Amino acid sequence: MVTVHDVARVAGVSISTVSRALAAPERVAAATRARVQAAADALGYVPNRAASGLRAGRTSAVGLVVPDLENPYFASVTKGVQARARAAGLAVFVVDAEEDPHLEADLVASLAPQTDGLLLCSPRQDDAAVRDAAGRARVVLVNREVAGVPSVCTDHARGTELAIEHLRALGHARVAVVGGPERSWSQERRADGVRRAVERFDDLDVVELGAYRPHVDGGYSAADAAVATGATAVLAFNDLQALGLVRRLAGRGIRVPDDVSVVGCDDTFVAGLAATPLTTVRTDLRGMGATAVDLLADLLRPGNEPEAPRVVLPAELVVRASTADAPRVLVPSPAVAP
Amino acid sequence: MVTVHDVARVAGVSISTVSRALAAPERVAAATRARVQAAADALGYVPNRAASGLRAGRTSAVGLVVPDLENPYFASVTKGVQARARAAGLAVFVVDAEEDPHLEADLVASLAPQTDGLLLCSPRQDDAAVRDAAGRARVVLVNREVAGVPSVCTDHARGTELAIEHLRALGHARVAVVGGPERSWSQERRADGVRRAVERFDDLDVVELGAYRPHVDGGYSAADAAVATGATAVLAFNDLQALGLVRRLAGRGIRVPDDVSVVGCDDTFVAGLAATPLTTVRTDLRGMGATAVDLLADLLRPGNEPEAPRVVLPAELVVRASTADAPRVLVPSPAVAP
DNA sequence: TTGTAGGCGTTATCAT
DNA sequence: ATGATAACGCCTACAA
Repeated sequence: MVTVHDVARVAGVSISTVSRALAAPERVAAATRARVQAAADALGYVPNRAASGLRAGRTSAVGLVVPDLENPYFASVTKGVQARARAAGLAVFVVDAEEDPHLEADLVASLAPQTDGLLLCSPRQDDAAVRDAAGRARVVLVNREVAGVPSVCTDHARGTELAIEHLRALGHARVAVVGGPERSWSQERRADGVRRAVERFDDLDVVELGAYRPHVDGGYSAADAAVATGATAVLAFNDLQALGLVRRLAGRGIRVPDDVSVVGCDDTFVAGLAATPLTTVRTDLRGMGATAVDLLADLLRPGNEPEAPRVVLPAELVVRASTADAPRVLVPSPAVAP
Repeated sequence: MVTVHDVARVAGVSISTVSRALAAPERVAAATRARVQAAADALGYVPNRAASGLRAGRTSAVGLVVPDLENPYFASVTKGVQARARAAGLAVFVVDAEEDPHLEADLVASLAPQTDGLLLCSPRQDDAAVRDAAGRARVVLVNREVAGVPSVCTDHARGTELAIEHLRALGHARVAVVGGPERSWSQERRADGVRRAVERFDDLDVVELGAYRPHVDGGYSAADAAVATGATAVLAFNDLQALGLVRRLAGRGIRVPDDVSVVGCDDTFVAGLAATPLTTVRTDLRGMGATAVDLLADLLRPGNEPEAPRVVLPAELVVRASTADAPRVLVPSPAVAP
């Protein structure tokens, strides 16, 4: 390993000059600076981050905690975080909490001391756990809000409203809304959106269905309940759920969008993947990750301790093939097998 | 920040005793150990990794470089890496190289000095670049082989053979194989598999199609060429490509699997997502990531410098709805519009 | 069994 | 403008 000492020896200066020449070039004579630079290049000197971090009391690393890396939602957020962090000179420790709040708490505790700050995607964790995390490290929440903790999230209420508005415009008179995990933050924001839509449109019937897993299987399970409500359109909790819905419907011979329209949420890459691309509520997920890094970087700037900012990113509707005009006749419930 | 000094003061011992009590409990009197432990717990002491790393000359962190985190293939590998690394006490820096070999080289160079080793998913990088990386750090390759560098990969040739065997068993007489990126390692292994299958089955016609992007759009673009060959079955480079194929075929009114069978590759979670779940060649992607960590951890164990091991994981076929008996009649090429 | 002391590589302070 | 030195927190010979 090449150290400042090696560079100093080759350049014929002291280690302090080397350090300065590299960190604050203007405080060193041009000729000296050039010699140091040359020596450093020749030797392939790279500062040891552990050492400078030890000295400076920071690590230049941040931690990102997500519930599931295989969920395309978090994959995109991670991608955004990663790109912006690189630009900001921060390394990113990524950990997958396996959708387990306990594991997540452990990870936060072990990650906190070895990073300058944490980015948390914690849809299920309760407020107390999040506050505890915020007490251990600088924390920025992603798609979650807790009083006093900086956060970036999507305007889910508005997104939900947009989706319902869209379905109403297509002539749907009854819309089923499939719920996500009960205690999840975005589930509650979505409920706000439903409430607002219900208040605005008295010609529209919105039926909320109980909690289903925010994965393909959840949608698969919710499909029958959705159809049984007599709704001609279904709003899923996310894109994966929407795909599960479509699949179960197809299995029952119910066509999307001819018989039933389906709307997803998040516009993850899977929305455009299926044979019938999903109409969905879009959020800039990479942008969300990038913004979270910006917030954290601000917090880390020495002397900065601003009031916990809350950024709310807009939601917009992306119309694709999975929604169409409401059918003239309701889908008949298939006869119960004898 | 709580340091050994704080713990030592509270426990009424010296810092070396604290260090020992925590690292080598058996070398400290039981009573002393208990007092130290109590003090450490009370204060919430956590060793500073920068400091111990500096001292020990290692970081206890590894780097994982992937071309695209949003690609479900790498998402799964990352998940596997992450879980096993946690178990091994290693933190993981994850970086996304955005499918750019130059960026990837930069990332490797900047990651190498701040980690104990690197896990590289570099399908496109040429051998020289990989060897250069291996010169800068301990490296384990994932799904790639380069002489002298430890690696974990899938038996693509066998997987390809299995897929073709399956299609032949269904009565398909002509199979189109869609190529992935030309210079990719797995593309060449797959070509080996095709060669072997061709040798084995003289009643089978295998048509290889040129390079297409290993994404949905690549499959979408390859579909027409595949149909034009008169093949009744298509083997895609990966699951995403297979989904793109299905979608374009559906757009042309060609049904999967009734008219054309489609086989994916990798069994990423998207394979089970579509309305017509994909028959695909399965590899344990998380296991691959986990194995890569094991290999790297072995390499890191002091004194160990084994001959670069190469682990080849088996490929197996998962049959789902996207493959069926060959149709009696070939799909007629739709008449060219006047 | 326990304590003392030195050094890992860097940077900041203080002299020169 | 440059150099000597101390200190960040930890670990470990070595001494007691």
